[in-house]
Amino acid sequence: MGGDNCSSNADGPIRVLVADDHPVVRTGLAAVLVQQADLELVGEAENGARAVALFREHQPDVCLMDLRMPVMDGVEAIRTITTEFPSARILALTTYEGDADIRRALDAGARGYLLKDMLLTEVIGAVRAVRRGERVIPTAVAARLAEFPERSDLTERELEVLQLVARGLSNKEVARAIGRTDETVKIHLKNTFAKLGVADRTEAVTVAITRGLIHLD
Amino acid sequence: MGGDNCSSNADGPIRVLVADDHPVVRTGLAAVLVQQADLELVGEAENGARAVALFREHQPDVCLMDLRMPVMDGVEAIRTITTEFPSARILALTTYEGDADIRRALDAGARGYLLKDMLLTEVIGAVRAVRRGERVIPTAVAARLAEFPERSDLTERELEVLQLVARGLSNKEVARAIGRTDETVKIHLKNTFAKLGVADRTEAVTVAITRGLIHLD
DNA sequence: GCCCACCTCCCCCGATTGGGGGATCCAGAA
DNA sequence: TTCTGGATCCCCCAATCGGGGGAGGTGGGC
Repeated sequence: MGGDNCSSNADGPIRVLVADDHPVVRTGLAAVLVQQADLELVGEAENGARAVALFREHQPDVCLMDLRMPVMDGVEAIRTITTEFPSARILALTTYEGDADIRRALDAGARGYLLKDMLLTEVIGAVRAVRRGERVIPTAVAARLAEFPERSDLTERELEVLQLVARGLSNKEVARAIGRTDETVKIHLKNTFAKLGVADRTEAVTVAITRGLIHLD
Repeated sequence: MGGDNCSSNADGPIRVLVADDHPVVRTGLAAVLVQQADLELVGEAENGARAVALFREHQPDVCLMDLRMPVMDGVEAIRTITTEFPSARILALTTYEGDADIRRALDAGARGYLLKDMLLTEVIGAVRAVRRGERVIPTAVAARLAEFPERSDLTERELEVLQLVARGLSNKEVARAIGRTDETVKIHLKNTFAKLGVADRTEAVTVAITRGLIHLD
């Protein structure tokens, strides 16, 4: 168990791990963090799998984690780390994603959700805050969450269908792709439209993209 | 260390202006640039309008410009600067956008197009290269351009129609929005489908998004 | 046990979409 | 000048889409 090494009292530097696939962001962030007297950079990860490995190796006090990464998704990395180290303090740091990403990150065990358009002083303040055991949800993010209080969850099937629709498949093609009748596909889409509050498949796709429910490759 | 290869006529440090709306990226990038002996940071801009103002004020040797920015678009800022200072050396530095963004940035006068998943050494090397008057197009970007050799340009009307379709409007609603017949809208969409190589409106929207032809608000 | 959410399939039906033809107008290029 | 591309409108028509109804089956929660 690696959770007991995190004390609420700061008797040493805050050991930080940064995970982001963009070198510009990752190295730039690292360069800023090391300028802080009370912060110590223990590693940089360029994907989720490497983030997990480095977390196991160094067990940092705080981990800054981007969500969109190759090899292993940021959310998946958060889940893996928090199940292994329940007291891990992870901050999701990403550009503006949909509310679905925010929820998934927090559900996976993230202690906070930061946006890249925040001031660096705020980011550093958030690192110190989570080290103290606090949760960090900026008002902008909280507002985004409050915008859709009821999670308009799409079921796995509905997401699968919508993802295929986004690729331009017709109902019949989707039915063939998932091995079901096109009548079934129509029902899934109908329920999806109702949940998202849209009238047609095209708007359903764009709304799902902006809310982070699906992603374009 | 070696400062001999950084410039053919090095009579001083390379004065750099950074424009990016994300403080994490902008400040982080600045923190890395100032560590280079031959680089000098003369300003940071958080939007396109401020980038133009700071360029007028300092007339830097090189400007790193993000494309997606509030107040004034990065492409618009590039166009403004290069018309006023034809010898301005501007590098577009952005995350992966579509080929349309690359073309628009280069057409607007950018001397290069960098991606945020490039190594920082490559970014810094690109700064020194454009200072020498070279053009910088990474192979990844060049490949992206070569992928669509024929500019599948959509006309203004076609883009306008597609943008409205992305919002979920039907042909009839689009027709009312632009004050035309729905038959005309159908023709525009038909031509759009042919240019993008898609079969339906939904795929047209997603392809246009990934290629940077339209953006979701 | 019951209820409810989810997935599945079927019917019907009107509205919309996508694609074919042809036509006019206009501005700019050859 | 002709010619081409863009925008506009019209007709027709098959296929698809979106929404309504009903009807099972499963699994989990109370």
